Amino acid sequence: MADPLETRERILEATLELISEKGYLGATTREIANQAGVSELTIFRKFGKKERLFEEVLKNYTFLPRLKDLIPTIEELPVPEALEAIGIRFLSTLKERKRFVRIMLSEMNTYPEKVRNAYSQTIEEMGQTLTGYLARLQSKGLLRDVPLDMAAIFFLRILFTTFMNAEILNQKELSSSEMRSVVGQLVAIFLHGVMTEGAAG
Amino acid sequence: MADPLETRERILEATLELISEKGYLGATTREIANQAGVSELTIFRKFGKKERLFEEVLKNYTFLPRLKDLIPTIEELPVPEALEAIGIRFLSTLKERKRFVRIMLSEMNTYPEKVRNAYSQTIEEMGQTLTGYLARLQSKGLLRDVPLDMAAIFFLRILFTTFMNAEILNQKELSSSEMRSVVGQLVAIFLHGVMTEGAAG
DNA sequence: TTGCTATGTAAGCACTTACTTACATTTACA
DNA sequence: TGTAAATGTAAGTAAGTGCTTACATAGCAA
Repeated sequence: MADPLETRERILEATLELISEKGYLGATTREIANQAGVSELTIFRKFGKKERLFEEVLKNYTFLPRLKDLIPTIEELPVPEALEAIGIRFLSTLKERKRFVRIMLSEMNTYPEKVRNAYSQTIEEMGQTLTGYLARLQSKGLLRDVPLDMAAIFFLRILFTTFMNAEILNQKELSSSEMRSVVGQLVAIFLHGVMTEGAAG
Repeated sequence: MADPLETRERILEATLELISEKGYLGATTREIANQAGVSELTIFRKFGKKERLFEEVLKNYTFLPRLKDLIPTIEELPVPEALEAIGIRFLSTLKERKRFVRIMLSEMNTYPEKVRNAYSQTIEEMGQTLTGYLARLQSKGLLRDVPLDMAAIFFLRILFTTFMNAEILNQKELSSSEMRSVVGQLVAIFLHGVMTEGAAG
């Protein structure tokens, strides 16, 4: 007999794939069933209705920020290298979860609450983790008196839009050398700014 | 007799509204016709098919960066104030064109080329305008030797994501005081960075 | 063997969608 | 006044869509 859990997973995987390509309305239950190698009826027996399928995808593929476990390993590094490691990790996570991010962007107007919940669990929480790291730097006297939560959010937002622009809008994969280049330039500007030192502006 | 141009505009306006709320597939031609106060048939007589309606919306509501005409007026201001003016103007433009931005985000996977064209004409070109301004600052010795195109893109991307996060994801309007606050903090970090001056990192 | 669970096949229902056809009405203008 | 352009009303079509019902089958467990 077929393993119901494995069947369920294949359905969710197919749903993720198709909704990320065609949107919630564009992905039909028939097509999802085909892609999963399953009868359409099986979908309705397991999930009841299409909307529930969507909710289960959002629950199942929400990615927990994998930043927390990175922090200890970089805590003793020089600041630029530590920030670069964080940036690279963040971009890599987005790349891994590309299909999920695509869904979030497409459906943020149509299903705001469900999508917002999925979003909060990820990018917002990464902001807090980064803020914590910056706070430790500041207490060591390494950072100026700037609002750290804002600084952290800025840092991550640049990377998010970089990812979005390249991989989702232009369908062009970010190579690891491009990632290193962008992150390097970001860290430089983030740490020292663009202005000549001591200039009054 | 009815003015065909005015009718056409009402249809496009209704299309913009409904597609921005429900997505391309979710916005039906019947509903668009109702919202425009027009017979459904009139839509097909004027545009032939739904897809063409969508294309016309993208053409019609593409917003030209209103950054160019701002530049001359701020060229002589102190750098922080000039950048703040640019940031505020950019955020305001995004707010004005909110419905259009919503469509771009929702449909960037389903209609990549059409949306990418609309996108290029706006945000990318703003990047170039800002890069030009920064280059003039740099030639006056006010900016360090950083890649200016990258710096400009970073600056705008932070604002774009700020807008997206507040107004589109969280459906919460950015007040002008919030805008000034975010832009102020952004300019401070953008100009001077977060790191203590002279610190080795 | 028997029965239960997970799935399949087939047919179809009620509804919606983009789009069409045929005919009528209004109104500016020559 | 007459004509043509711009729109409307009405009815409908073909192709989906989510979802259901009825019945069959394969395999594990008692």
